[in-house]
Amino acid sequence: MGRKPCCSKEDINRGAWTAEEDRILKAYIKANGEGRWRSLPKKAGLKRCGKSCRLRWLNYLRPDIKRGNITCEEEDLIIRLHKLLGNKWSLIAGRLPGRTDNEIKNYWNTYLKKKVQGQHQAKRCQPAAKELAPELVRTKAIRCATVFIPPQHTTKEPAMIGELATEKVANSRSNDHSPIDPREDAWWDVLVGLDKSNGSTAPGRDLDLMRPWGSESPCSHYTRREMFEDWMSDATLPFDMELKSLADFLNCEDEWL
DNA sequence: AATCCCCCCAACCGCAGCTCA
DNA sequence: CTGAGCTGCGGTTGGGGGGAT
Repeated sequence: MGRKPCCSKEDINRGAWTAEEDRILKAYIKANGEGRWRSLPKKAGLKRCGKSCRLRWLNYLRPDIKRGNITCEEEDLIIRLHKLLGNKWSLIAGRLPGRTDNEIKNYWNTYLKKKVQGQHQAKRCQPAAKELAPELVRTKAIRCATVFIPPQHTTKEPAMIGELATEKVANSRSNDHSPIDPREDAWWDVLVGLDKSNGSTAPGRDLDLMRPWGSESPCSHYTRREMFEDWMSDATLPFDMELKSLADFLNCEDEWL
């Protein structure tokens, strides 16, 4: 048995798209909207398979697409996101408005991979991560909350978030004998507390966030990655966040790696 | 000018996950 | 519950542009 191929190989144009094919596809999608890719070629009168149409539209014809000229900020963000997420190109692209997963993948494979590998050797010589001062914990808590917590959940003002973080640090220092750094613990504690502060008691995303921690410390980088990925893939998050805000958060990550 | 070679990137392919009957 | 169909994702390929010889 096996699956039917996505389209018959006969009577199908392959390879580079012509200007006329582009025009037909654009006109069809303008009139009928995206989706239903399988039936689109027949309806539009294109001798292409649906997959090919989808790819052409998403990677090339979409009106909001930026092409080429990847800025230093974007490049930096790609490197940092790749460090956290690996080859999750669609997730990475989702955080770079106007960029496609294909473009980022190509950019990484042809240029950034080599660049990062070059940096890798230099990084070994860097000193160990410096300790975080309480004031920095406070700043990070505010930044992180600003970037990652959806507006409807931010029931506390940024200044209040900072106070909470400072307080948590002070409390944890007085009776801490664990090998876990209490300041980072406090930082996450504040963030999780904030996320839960929307008053909902129903099992939801904030409980899901807690689940992988179990008895482990929230300081675990693996856990933080899981959490980060969860935030990243959450469709309710605003996509127009400033690159700088995200870069700031990722800088926090860097200091602990 | 002609040929070779390398590299970029658009496009393809196979698979996984989701939806729905 | 199951399987077919569809969509989206990530890995890979190969055409073509451009630099080197």
